[in-house]
Amino acid sequence: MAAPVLHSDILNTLGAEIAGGDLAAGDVLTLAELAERFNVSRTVVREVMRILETLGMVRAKRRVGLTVQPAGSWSVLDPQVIAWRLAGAGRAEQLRSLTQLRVALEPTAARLAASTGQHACPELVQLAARMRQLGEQGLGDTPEYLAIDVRFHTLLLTSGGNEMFAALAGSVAEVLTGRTKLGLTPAHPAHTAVENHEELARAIEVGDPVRAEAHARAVLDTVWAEVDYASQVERGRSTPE
Amino acid sequence: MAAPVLHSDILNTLGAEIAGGDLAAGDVLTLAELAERFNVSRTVVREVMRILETLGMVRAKRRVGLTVQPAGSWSVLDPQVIAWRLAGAGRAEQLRSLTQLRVALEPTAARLAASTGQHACPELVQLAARMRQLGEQGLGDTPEYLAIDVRFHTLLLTSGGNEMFAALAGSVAEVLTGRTKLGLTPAHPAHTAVENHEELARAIEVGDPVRAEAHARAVLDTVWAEVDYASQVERGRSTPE
DNA sequence: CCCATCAAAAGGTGCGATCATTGATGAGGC
DNA sequence: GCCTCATCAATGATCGCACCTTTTGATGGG
Repeated sequence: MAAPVLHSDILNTLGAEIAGGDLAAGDVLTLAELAERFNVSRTVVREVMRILETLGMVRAKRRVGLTVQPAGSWSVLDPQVIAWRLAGAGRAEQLRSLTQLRVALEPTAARLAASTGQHACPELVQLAARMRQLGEQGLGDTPEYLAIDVRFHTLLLTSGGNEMFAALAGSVAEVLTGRTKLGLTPAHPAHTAVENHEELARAIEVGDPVRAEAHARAVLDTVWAEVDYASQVERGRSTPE
Repeated sequence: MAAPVLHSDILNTLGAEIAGGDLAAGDVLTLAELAERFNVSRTVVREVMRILETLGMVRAKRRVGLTVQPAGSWSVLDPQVIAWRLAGAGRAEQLRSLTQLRVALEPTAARLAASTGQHACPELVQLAARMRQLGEQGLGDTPEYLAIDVRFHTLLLTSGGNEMFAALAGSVAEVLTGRTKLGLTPAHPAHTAVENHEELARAIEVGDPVRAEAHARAVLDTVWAEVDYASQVERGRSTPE
């Protein structure tokens, strides 16, 4: 419209529209059309579409235009795509997918972190202790607790030395934040959860991969149960169709 | 040089050079320089660089140029980046990272696949049976066995209904192929491995998440041991530094 | 001697025109 | 009546140019 906006604005707008379903798979866009819509030259639109094409969200074909691709071909692991989906209509499903991914990753990440030596471990133990303090004071749903939790799990994914795990740390943090925002975090965390965090941190510090993995799995079994329950509720709500 | 090559050629060339280390972090490129090198206009180069920027491999700065970014900021989960790293100098490390990721994912994927119902399961059982046949004939290192193996694990990651797991299926297949190419696959697979594959397929078919996860973990413990051993060997070889 | 300010250079950003490709369409022949 | 092929036009791909932002360094004043 009026504002001759920045390059990334157009990218975010279109990315969000596709991720959010405003533009459905099979819809066809043309450069000229988009250029007019955003009041910019075709070159700008072109670069944006090239990025979206790289992300698998559109496919350029001559004589046809830019076809919006189905979600199946998106680069669903790209942080940008994740962000768009988290912001839009696919939020719930994206949170579930990410949580499942997190459940899968963290035990192995713990194992790795315990194997590679005692790099960032003192901090993990401190964080776990702080979580216990806050939890016992009924502050489990505060921003500070969330920050500690995010830091803990980020460190867990980062310490293993596997860059692919580390790359997902940001998205996992987003999941934790989202869960708190939705009010799913209890003010008084379960005793076992706190203890497993502490044991996990300790196991990594002393370099015990087996125990680290076991306690991480214990932490995430709780998470899995939550998601499982939530999806059952959702299924129960939406199956009448 | 001479050939006014396609857009994607330039992307692949530069991506591979950065991923392979020919262009080290901190190196600075300019549009004019690249345009001359590839005999194309600046516009083309610009679009390529914008994609590489999206992938976190370069960073554009005015007055400076395009600075190659360290591996830490790459989108290491992007299939294209993975392909470039697998093709170049980082191949060994990329294989290890992917294997660790695979070890983390598949048990949870099995759990998911067993939970969501009996969608693609008959084929899994058939594949496992075929693997046993071939294995008993000492054909564990043949292309056919590899194809079955790839199909099995792809199906495993795909059947859970989590698109993020599915997105990694292609890269996991690449790992399996790479392992066979390196001659690491035995002609006579271990009995336990074959049995665990069969049990895994059966558990998914009957919808038993716990057993599916357990057998998947059994399958991958072997894989983990291989990697662990390989990295120890490598460490032993390279630590004299 | 140091700092502030300004100007020039370097390079990313944006534009409109032109090229090449491909899907459609219609005519011709079997 | 249907199939085939040639022509056409729509649209993405590419190009060269002009603009604007940023950085740097040089110069002048304190």
